Amino acid sequence: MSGVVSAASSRARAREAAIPVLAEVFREHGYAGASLALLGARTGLGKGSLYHAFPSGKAEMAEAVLDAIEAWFETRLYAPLRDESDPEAAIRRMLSETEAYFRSGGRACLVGAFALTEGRDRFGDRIRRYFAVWCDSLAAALRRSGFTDAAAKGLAEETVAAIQGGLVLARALDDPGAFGRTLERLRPRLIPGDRDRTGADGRAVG
Amino acid sequence: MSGVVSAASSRARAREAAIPVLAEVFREHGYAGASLALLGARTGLGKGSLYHAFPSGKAEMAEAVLDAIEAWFETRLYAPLRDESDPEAAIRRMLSETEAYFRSGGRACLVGAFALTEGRDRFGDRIRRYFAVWCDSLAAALRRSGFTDAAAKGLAEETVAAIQGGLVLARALDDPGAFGRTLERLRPRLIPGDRDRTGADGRAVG
DNA sequence: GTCTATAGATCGATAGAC
DNA sequence: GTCTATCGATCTATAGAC
Repeated sequence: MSGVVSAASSRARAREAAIPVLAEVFREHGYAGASLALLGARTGLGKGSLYHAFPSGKAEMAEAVLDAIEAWFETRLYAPLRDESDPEAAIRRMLSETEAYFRSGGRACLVGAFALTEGRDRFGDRIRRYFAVWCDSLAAALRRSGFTDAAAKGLAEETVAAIQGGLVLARALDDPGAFGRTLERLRPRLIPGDRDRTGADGRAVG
Repeated sequence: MSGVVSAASSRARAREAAIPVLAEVFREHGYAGASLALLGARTGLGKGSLYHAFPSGKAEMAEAVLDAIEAWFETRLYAPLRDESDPEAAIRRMLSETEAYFRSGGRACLVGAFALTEGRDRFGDRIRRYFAVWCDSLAAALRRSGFTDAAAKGLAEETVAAIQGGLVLARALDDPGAFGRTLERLRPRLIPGDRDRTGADGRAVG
């Protein structure tokens, strides 16, 4: 009994330590491009150790990474958007957490990258859930902040798409600022009350 | 001389026929995920034929595909945006051509997929140019249609990012409609005149 | 010009020493 | 639990028959 627990904990600890590094490698190279040799080199683990922690191999590593990402977003973004009493505060927090998470555009979105290519067939359910829950949670906050149901749904979808597009553009242009500008263009549309000095199209007002 | 020309033409013809199929495979699987076996099976060509048409192998195939995509966008979208006398007509054309090209969200953007992962280091210049020229050409049309320089630049960047994000979201949610809705949300902001009542996010009316 | 056969490297995954 | 050695499959690329 304690043996089972301790073995599970040990394996869990090894996974926990490896997952952030595995995530970066998948993020930078995609699923097919992240070879076991590369994953081993970056984590500092031999293949034996990797397979001890993730018995089903590369697919299990990617699943663990996707689960960790989902858990992070659920705790830091989705739950506050759905539950916090002040929806505008939750939306502001979403923007700042998002900018920090993606390192101001220097970091790509692993889930978005998987969605575009080979990860889609393998991890379709997790990918769909990541984006669907983001859209639904943001729409809930927008509704509570005064938007109609239809407007909230549309603006939430538009926002999540804009964030992904901003990340693509930042990587493509090698200009991380493209991501930050995307977030700042979204802010006054998500929180109209924060909009005092600029128009939605960026032109100065008054 | 004629021997050289005819040999070049023959090779060019083989490339021309193969490129659209190669593009689809790269689009669906990414660069690393598109194996020569798969590229050969889908084009119906043996490896010998593929290497005859593309002597430098897979990298040259991807370069040829990226060049073809750039040429298509330059002719159908970028040049009209920069040159056409009616900028709003060019922008409308951009929206309809974009929707058709990406098959209403059923098709991913190969350049965007490459930008996120392994293609970035290999094809960085082509990827950067594809997005930079799109942004610049659209900004030129927006300026001619009445936007200030700063507003045109910002809205162009926002538009190109939104298109990419719409494609990511459509693939992720397995809901092509997410792409079409993205385009329709962009339309009234790009062409305020197409909107009956111009609101706060459009240009001033009257 | 297109094919088959295959080289040489690397892939994901496993076995067994320690 | 981590390593090295190695498996068979697959990879990119090449050679040579036709």
